[in-house]
Amino acid sequence: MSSQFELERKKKLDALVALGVDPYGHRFADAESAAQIREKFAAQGESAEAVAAGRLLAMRKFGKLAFADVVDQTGRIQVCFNRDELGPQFDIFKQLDLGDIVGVAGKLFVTKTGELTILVKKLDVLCKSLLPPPEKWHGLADVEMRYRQRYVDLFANLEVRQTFLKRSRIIAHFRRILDEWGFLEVETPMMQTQYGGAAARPFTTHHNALDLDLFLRISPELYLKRLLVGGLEKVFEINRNFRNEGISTRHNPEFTMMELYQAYADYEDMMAITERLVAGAALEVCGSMTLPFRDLEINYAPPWRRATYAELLQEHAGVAMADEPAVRAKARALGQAEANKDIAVVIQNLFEATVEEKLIQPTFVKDYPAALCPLTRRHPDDPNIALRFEAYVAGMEIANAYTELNDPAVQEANFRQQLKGEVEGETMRILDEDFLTALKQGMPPAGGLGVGIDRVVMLLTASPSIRDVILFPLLRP
RNA sequence: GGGGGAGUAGCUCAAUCGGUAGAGCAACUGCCUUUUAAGCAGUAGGUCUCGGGUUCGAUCCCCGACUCCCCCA
Repeated sequence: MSSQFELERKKKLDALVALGVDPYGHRFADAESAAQIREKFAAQGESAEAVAAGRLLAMRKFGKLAFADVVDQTGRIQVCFNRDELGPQFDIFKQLDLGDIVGVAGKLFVTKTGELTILVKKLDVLCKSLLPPPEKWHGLADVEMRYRQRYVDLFANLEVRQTFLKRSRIIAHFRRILDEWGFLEVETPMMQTQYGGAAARPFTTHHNALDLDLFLRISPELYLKRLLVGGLEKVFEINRNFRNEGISTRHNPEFTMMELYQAYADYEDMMAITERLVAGAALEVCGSMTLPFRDLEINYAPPWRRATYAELLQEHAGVAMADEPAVRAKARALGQAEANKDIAVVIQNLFEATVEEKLIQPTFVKDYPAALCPLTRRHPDDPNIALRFEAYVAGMEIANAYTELNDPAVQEANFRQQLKGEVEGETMRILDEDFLTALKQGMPPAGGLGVGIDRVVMLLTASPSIRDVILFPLLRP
């Protein structure tokens, strides 16, 4: 189907061909970015020659003269199409539409109204656009269209481009710092014959040649720990995890996790790493350690608050974690089902209902009920407590870390406990025999950390939905 | 899975207590050599998400479906 717009544009495309112009352009490698051109003007002043390439996104025509905005990845630069300056090329200009991608070359000058402008001497059509761009003032506002046609969203809405540039720089910052600290970036299987390392439902797939059912990983944890056994002492992976669960403003079925493991470290070290990475990204990428999110001001400057799970439960739910009858009574008072449920699950539900939303400023919640933590080392003074923390910001979990369990006997016992499903809802229903074999070879004591990259990007870019920081979020077709 | 909201021109949005829909931008035709959402005059552009029902008549009311958003589990 062709709209009136498409037909009009095809007419102009044909007219360009008739003028001997290739409407789909060719190599145009000499272009400077809009930002570079501004720097050049600052250094050289008017009359400097400039070459730009980008999408034509606004046009103010005066018959024999026109001003237009050429937008590239770094921003916009005004260009001036003047018939006297362009000569015969003015006929090419007349076949241009908003949305076309052009290359222009000419001298810089400043207009009467004070705007830096390229007076175009040479015009190249690099791509004729056959569809009209969204409205110049409001951009593309329809949320569904923005997600489905992100390619339009990106060129029509500057803030969207900024968000994804920041996402890239945040991840680059993580990589750079981890590299400086001597961490080795590795890749472990996304397709696994057994899924594990977290309590979540997996996606399944099938390998035809092997006639083998496979799972998309819900976590890389059990593979990264095998690398500790192998003698790789500081490793990390930034990659996708897949969880076959609900979708919300904080959950996408595929999401990006940074996991790292450090031999001979513990969860206190992981707290320091978490603070440093997130606060460093805030400062380096966003220019401040204090950033807005929703109607909040979040201060990422280390040290973040450290509080135990039990302290926070006391603070916000008003019950002592060890006082089982009080915990159950409080859960009932909040309308939560608690009968026939393991006390650890009741506690966790109570925590989620009363504590999480209160954790606005960055907070490390440490020392979890051990039953919720089958992969974590127990507290030396209390076997019911696990050396685990989760980091919360704006009521949202952004990181999870352990002093890793490296005792194969305890690990096997924990797995078997999980298999019995006594801690329903938080179970890891797998028994990875090879992982236990690896632990028997001996894994150094270690700290492990997982950071939800999408959520960190949400926070640092003030994006209220995870879909605003994932280029192509999952939508029904 | 439950509750609420939305879907109207290419885009951003109005309107209708049931009588076949408007504006701005974009487009098209003119005029225009310094604009910043340029201006002026004119023209064209609609499966009112889809399918049923009620009605003389449905974009509007009823039922169902689809998609998206928000909240809850």
